[in-house]
Amino acid sequence: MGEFKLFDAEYKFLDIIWELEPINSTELTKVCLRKLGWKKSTTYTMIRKLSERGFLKNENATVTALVKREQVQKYESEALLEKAFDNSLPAFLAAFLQDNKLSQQEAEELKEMIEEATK
Amino acid sequence: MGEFKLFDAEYKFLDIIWELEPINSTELTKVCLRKLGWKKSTTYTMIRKLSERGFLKNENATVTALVKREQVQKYESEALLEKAFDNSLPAFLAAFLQDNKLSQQEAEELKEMIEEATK
DNA sequence: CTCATAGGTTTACCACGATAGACCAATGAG
DNA sequence: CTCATTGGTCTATCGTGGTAAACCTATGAG
Repeated sequence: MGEFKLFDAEYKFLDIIWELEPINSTELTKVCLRKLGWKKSTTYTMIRKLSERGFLKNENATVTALVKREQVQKYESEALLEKAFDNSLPAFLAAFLQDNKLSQQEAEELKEMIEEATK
Repeated sequence: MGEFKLFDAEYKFLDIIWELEPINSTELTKVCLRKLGWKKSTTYTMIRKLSERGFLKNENATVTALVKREQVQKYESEALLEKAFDNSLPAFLAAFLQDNKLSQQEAEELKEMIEEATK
């Protein structure tokens, strides 16, 4: 289940890739230098580590993600719910909605989604 | 804003305290040994570090939390939403609800909460 | 008295995530 | 040819979270 566990630096890095993929590796080192302040070798180290773990691939100097952003998002959501909310979505929402108000539009959107997810 | 940031071991520890507080410190070392496999000094190290950061206090060998579970839950929720969902609750829900079905009761509960949070 | 137990503090080790310097082969422009 | 650039690898440092051994004082039971 620790399938999609990402450390902070890895997540920021994948974030860039999801946005720009497919992206040339040299180009990627430049983006990471600008956005994250990383040296070239740091970027290549990240590429290698995430490749080994199956998160992306680097072929012919072209980097592509192998996992979708949505998969990781889902994993992170479930991980938090499990860790802090005893897997209860209502409990999560209760915590999040303290103070945080919703716009009419968001509310509609949310209710629609809930309706949809009810078997 | 990094106010309530907790590392994994710290979180598990606080979890125990939230459940049992107020708790005698020696008693706490025993619980931590049983539930987390920690030696006595590890528990006292945690007590000290979390005291320094204002998460709890240890007075007359009695340990008490100074932050509520709800505060930390709220922080963690917001942190995840910011990190992975561009602060969008609908985006979060969309990710979480892939595959995860809701019971009729949960759905009602959620819709109620959403209604409540709509100004 | 003595000794076990409560209630700690001080100091330190280790794994590992984060980051990068040094080095290298291939290649294409001038 | 030569030399800069691309596209990497290999190895190393460093901070720090996680964990604990060693040590210390106070105290109450026997």
